Amino acid sequence: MSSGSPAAEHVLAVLDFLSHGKGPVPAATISRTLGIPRSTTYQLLEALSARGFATHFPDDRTWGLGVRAFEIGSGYAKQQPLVLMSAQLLRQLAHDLQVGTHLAVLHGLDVIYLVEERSTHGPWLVSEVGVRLPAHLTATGRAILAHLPKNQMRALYPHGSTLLPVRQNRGPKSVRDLRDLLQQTRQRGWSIENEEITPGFFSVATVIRDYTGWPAAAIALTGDKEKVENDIPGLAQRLMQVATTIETRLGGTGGI
Amino acid sequence: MSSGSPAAEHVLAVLDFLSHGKGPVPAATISRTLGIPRSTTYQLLEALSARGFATHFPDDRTWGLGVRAFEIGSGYAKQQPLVLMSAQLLRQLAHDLQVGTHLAVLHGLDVIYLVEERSTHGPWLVSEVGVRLPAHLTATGRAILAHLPKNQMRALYPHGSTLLPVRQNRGPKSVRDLRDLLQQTRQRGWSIENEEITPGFFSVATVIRDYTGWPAAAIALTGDKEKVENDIPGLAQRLMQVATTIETRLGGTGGI
DNA sequence: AGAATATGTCCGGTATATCAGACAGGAAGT
DNA sequence: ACTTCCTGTCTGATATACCGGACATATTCT
Repeated sequence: MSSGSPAAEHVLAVLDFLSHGKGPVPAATISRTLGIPRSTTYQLLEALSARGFATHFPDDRTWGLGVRAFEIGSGYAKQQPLVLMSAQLLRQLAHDLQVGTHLAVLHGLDVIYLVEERSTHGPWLVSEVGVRLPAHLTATGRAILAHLPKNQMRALYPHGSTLLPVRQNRGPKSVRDLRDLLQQTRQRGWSIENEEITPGFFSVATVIRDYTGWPAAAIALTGDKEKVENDIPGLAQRLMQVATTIETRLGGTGGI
Repeated sequence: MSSGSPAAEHVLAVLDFLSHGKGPVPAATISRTLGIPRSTTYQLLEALSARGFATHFPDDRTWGLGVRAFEIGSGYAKQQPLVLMSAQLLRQLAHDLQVGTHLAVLHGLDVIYLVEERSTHGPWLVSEVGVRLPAHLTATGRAILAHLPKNQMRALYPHGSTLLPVRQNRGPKSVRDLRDLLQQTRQRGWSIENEEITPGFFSVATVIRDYTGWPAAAIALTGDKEKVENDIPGLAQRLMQVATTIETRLGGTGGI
């Protein structure tokens, strides 16, 4: 659906494109990839760089993201009480249990990680902030999907027989498999992800509901498989305690 | 200077505006504040929300930032080798010394914090990521300004007698005062900020140069004044070691 | 050294996007 | 219940922005 302002759409497309790449690119690459005429592309880059959203590198004759993009992202995080509140509690939990912890929200069929707290000396995790992964393959995604209303689930995954993309050749292969998995998640009150994203790692997650009861986010802890499997219910319990604390502070219903 | 694409400028203005607020606002507020006609404002909001940069809250009849704004910010951080590399080292330093650490870059007359690592149980610091503060009042800003070429300094602060904004009624009051302060910073190799931003806190910072020798960023540690003042040279030494490690890994000149 | 290619800027014709205003519906105030 | 105000959508006239192409300069290739 067109907004009726193609220049606005194009400039956002350029911003999007610059943020997904590995770094600065020539203007011709932007023009060609996005199908925007050359002179128009320069106008859009001028608008972006005037506000610091893009930066020109004359030496390399390339254009890259500007630091204002970073400020926009931080502005978003700052406006989310959920993010601010969770970060502190998740850092404490990461330290106490010596695991990684994170918070993610659903966006389409993906989750996006908004908070990530590693334990000191902890390994790099794929759930770095800003990363997006298929919801059905992640513990956080499953925790959220499990508590979506049926109509929402149907809108996201219309046909039971539809095959789902997998990684490490693990994970639910069809929407029907996913539904079964989510049924188990609802019964337990927490979800797991067993080496379906990264070999050797195991995650436990639980949902965070907002004040309307909507599954707004999920928090998870991730650790070495051998260590986490020793006490999954215990870890899940700690996680749900943190989730309840977050919901209470946010004025959530806590699962009503 | 106009880019020749007012719609592009306006949509970026809306994005900027949404990111600086405390949260979602009515469309009329956006229209009035930015001086954009109502129907045009709805078109721009449609373009923003189509890509997830803005979110509509029908219940409150307001518009707020979307999670894609967060992704853009993370995209920026991910593309900066300096950010990725520094975060790990600063986290280690924060843990070892039980202080807060951070990294900032210069943007105009301000610094923007790109990395912040607190010690476990450490207090909330004003240098949260995304925050911007006047460069002349911060340890990181002073560390960067001290190593800018003379013409750059003159461009930023043209007249020696110009008064500078202060906080806590401390800090250099004129550009001339600032120059003296920066001279001391150059001589020592590190800068300090003594309760000029937050009462009770003391910061030490040192510059990070890129491969051309340009002062690209600065790293700092911040702690309780009484604790830090015990061993400023020792802490500064540790900080400069970290800075050298970062520069070496980035292929910097290390202060040539 | 010369040719080819790419970048960045500029210009003007024409297709079209902007925007004032109308309208419908919802929320707030009386 | 009624009135007022606000939000969100829609329409069409006209001012203007988009974009093809030209040009200058820089970089890369032969």
